[in-house]
Amino acid sequence: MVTIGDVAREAGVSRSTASYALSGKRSISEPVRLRVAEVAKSLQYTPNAGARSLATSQTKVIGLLAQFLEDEFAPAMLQYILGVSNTARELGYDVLLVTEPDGTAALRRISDSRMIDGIVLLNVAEDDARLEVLRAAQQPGALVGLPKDTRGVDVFDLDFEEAGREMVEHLHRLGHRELILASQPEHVVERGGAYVWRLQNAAAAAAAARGITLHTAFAPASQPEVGTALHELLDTYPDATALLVNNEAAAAALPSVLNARGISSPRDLSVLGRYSDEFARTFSLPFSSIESAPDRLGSMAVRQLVRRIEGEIGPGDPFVTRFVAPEIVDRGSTAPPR
Amino acid sequence: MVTIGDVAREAGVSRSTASYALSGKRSISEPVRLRVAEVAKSLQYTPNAGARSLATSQTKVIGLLAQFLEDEFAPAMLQYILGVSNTARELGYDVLLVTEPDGTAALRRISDSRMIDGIVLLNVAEDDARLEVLRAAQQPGALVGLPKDTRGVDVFDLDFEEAGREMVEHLHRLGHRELILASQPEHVVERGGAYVWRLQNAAAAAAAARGITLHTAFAPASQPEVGTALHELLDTYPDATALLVNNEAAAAALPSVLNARGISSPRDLSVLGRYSDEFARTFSLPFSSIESAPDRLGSMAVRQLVRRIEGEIGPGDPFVTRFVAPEIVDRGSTAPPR
DNA sequence: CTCCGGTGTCGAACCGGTTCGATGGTGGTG
DNA sequence: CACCACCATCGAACCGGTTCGACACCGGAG
Repeated sequence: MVTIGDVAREAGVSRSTASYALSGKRSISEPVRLRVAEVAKSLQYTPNAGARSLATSQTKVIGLLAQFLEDEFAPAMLQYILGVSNTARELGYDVLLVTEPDGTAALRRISDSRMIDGIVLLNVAEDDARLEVLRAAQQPGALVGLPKDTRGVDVFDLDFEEAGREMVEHLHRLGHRELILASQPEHVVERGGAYVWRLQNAAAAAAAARGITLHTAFAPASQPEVGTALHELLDTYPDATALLVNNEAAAAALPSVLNARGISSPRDLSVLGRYSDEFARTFSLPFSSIESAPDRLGSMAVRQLVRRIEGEIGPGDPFVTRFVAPEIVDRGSTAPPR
Repeated sequence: MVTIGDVAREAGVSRSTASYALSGKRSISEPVRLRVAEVAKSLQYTPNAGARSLATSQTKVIGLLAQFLEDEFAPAMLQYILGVSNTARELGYDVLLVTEPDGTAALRRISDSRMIDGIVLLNVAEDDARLEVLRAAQQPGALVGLPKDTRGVDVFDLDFEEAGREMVEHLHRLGHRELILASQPEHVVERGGAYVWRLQNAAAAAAAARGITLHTAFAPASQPEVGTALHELLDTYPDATALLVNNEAAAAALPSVLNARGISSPRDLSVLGRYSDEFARTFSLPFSSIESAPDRLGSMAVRQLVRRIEGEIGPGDPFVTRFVAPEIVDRGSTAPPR
């Protein structure tokens, strides 16, 4: 293992000079600087991360807490993770991925032991137990998902209320007067996934304001139950002309459901989902959807987190809660009703 | 931040005694041991990871290199990651997830800087550039995926050859005499995904040995092209009575393809895939399949890696290449031909 | 009563970086 | 020619753990 001492000796300078030459934190004569750099390169010197973190109290690592909960659609999670990971690397940080079920214990462990400079929480619930631990931690935190209490953390989420409104208004403009909204399972809501309500309530309010009918239902997140549930919904409300889907599993199951019923979109039924474009492409979902922008949200969270870590904004600066505006990606599955 | 010095002072002992009391590496009188433990707890002492790694040359972190390549089915990757992450935690390790495209640079970075004790490589290609770096690294490495040259690393993979044989033999036993095998895109093979060939060649050999016909084809990994390709395959070989699918995207697209053709499995066509049970459940795939066991493979790789890290087996002990035996999960999609 | 061995504790050194204060040498100015 | 300022460099201390060798104290054996 080659240390900065080896580099210094080889270059004929002191350790401190070698350090300054490499970091540029003090002025060093050009010839010395070049020689040190050259030696460092030829010896393949790489600073020891542990030693550096001990000396600087910086690890250049971000903790990423992802929960894989029952009834949550796992493949969607991957896109948030990639958004975080790729942006972190771009900003010079590595990512410590923690998936253990007990998020509070995990958070305490990596925070107290100073393994990380900051923390990103995915899958944040309305009343998330991890938040208390996060607020007590020394490191700043950023969330993807909106909790009830946003004090002390930066928050990023899709604007689910605007999404709900937008979905209803879009179909209303096309002339639809009776809609169905298939949400995540009630289980998800009970666990604190308030985004389900946020979208649903806003959609209901928008429908009421326009005097149109919106039937809402929780649909299972697992196959094949969700297919059955969709069939039942369509049977129950035969006059509905459009289906809103806030449930990835339901969206994935929908093509075969429509097929089985011998109907097609948008001819017989307008369909509007809420998922990412990546998701749509992977599973060939031909439905227009509100873009859930997981990569963008993960990326935003990391950028803000790094700004706090690096002191560009301090603990004095106000914490932000920023919503990504929903945008409809048109895949041609909505049209005026027959 | 509370250090071991604080604990020692509070307990009225020296730093070294406090350290020994907590680690148990030397005999310490019971009362002192208890007092130190108590103080540590009341002060919420947690060792500084950087300092500890500097002193012990151990980080208790495993590096996980995952590549997200074009034409590779991303959701499948998540299951390997979870297998690694969960097992690592179980064994007391955290996971540094690296997704950057340039795997060799990433590997060098985290290895040389001593951020990690060992390395797991996912998505290993026949001739993987990362292997050279890994062999030169100080830390042991474990692979998921079989490269040409396995020297110096422990390797875990599904036995794709046996899988190919097994698929053909299973259908032969049922009486099928003309089969189609839809593989991953040729692109994946060219990049070094030899597992495609391993399965395909073994399947072809088994078919030849039994004197039955096997049509093979590369199918796209993206939607909706893969659906089109499947239609073409079924059109081209109208007498084939069974379809083997070594391509997740194709498997996901198959239900709507069958639906569109008005045929069902296993009545009109026996179908046998190669993917994980988790995958099947998530996407409601009603097809029997060879279990690809991503969680198990990830878990095995980590266990072996930790054994090497902790010196249970040394660099002298032989490196293993271990194959998981393919097992068919029967979901009722294979039957004798009509 | 002395000597010996073992047990429990302590001080100091070390891991590999960064950073502060001090110092020697240089050039420019009065 | 003396003085000052500044630049480049060095030595030492520090971050927070672990671990080695030394040593004090104790009980038991001779």
